[in-house]
Amino acid sequence: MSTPTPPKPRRGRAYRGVSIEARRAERHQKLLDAGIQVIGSQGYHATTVKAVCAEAGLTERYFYESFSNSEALLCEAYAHIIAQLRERIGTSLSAHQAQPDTLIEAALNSYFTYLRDHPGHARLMMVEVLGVSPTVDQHYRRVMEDFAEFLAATRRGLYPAQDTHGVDEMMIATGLIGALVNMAMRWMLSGFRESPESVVAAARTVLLAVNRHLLEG
Amino acid sequence: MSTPTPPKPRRGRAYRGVSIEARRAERHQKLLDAGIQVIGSQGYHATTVKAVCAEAGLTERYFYESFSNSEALLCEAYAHIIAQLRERIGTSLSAHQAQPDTLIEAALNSYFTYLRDHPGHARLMMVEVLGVSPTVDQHYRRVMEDFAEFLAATRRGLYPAQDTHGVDEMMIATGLIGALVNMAMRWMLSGFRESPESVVAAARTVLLAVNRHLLEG
DNA sequence: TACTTCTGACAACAAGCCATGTCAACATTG
DNA sequence: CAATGTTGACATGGCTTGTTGTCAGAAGTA
Repeated sequence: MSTPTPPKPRRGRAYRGVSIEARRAERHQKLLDAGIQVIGSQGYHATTVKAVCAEAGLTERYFYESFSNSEALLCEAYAHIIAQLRERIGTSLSAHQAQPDTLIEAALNSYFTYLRDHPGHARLMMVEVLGVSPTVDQHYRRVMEDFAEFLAATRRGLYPAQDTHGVDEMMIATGLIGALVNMAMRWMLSGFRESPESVVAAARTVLLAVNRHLLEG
Repeated sequence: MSTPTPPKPRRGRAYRGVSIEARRAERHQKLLDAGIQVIGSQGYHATTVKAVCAEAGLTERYFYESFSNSEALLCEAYAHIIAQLRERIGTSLSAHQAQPDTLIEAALNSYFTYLRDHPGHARLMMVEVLGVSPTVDQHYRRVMEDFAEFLAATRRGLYPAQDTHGVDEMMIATGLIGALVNMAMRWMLSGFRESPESVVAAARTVLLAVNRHLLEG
């Protein structure tokens, strides 16, 4: 009965000086970045687990440690990109408070330059998320709705006493968001040839036009 | 040497009273309709050759008689739908000549009611064609460009002497097309709950606003 | 040092689907 | 009637990929 008490290292221990949570988080981040990179360049349907792992410098097992499948990666990548974009727009807005014209200009500048500086992100958020599955479509729809709501709310903030003349504010905001998306898509698909200033100017024209129209009745 | 001259029926003969061309065309049409149906309801990536053939009531061999692969079917289905939509808009336009307001109203009515009456077509042309392959993306881009060009040309026809104030007409038209698409998508994804009139009204507001803005400088 | 966990490279298995092939039954022509 | 084209049901091969498993070596712990 003199069983020598076997050494019992607990699992979840540190490795190379980093805790298990930190390692996990690091791998997760690597996979997320790699996923955005691969999906943004090859397209979602040409993206394999193997390719993402190769890009991340990890083996396939760790993929399933972080994501249950490719679709989960896509969703998280999408959410990540949208959050980044939101933040960028938000900070640029807070620098130009309450002056409608410069507000719009700043927001549009943030939007279009972000897409140009991250073409992979642009492709993912505008093209690759569509038509993947009902789940992903739901996320997309939600994001669109949020942006439209944000646009409508911002306008309401600038013109509080404004009557809506019975028009569907959200539907119009949805249209305007669609205008921005389509302009961006055209700009992207043409390889960002035109200057950001001219694209911003066109977008500004549309937003201001509708704003004026709603104000003047 | 009295080899009896073997009967030599030419191939490509009639069958059940229809010529080979007619049978081929009939099968092609059946497969196209079935493809639109299946892709429009299940989504392109969930669509298999087998399912399309089952829907068409044909065997898989005939699929490859008409299409080299699923992508070819998707492209032709897309082109078919766009042509239908164009025709529908065109005929409704020719009935309301040269009166800007009713012109827009008629075109928007055709557009939105077409989508509502053919939700499968709507899904295919707005969602399923995106992110499939560079080839299909090219088609999509071309269609968008054509619609934008059509919109810009129509406007030029109504206001020939109009100065463009240096703004990029095509970029603005692209934005407006995007607005229409996004409104339609929202309408579709919410199950066409709102009345077509209210959607048309919102779309009209956007188009008229930009038009007015461009006219008044 | 002895034992355990962690890691990475790779194998293995199952599943799905595209694309083609086989074969018997039916239709047509001479 | 006989020979051949046509059709439909079904089978088959082959490829790709997702997902899990194996195993040896490195790193940590008692």
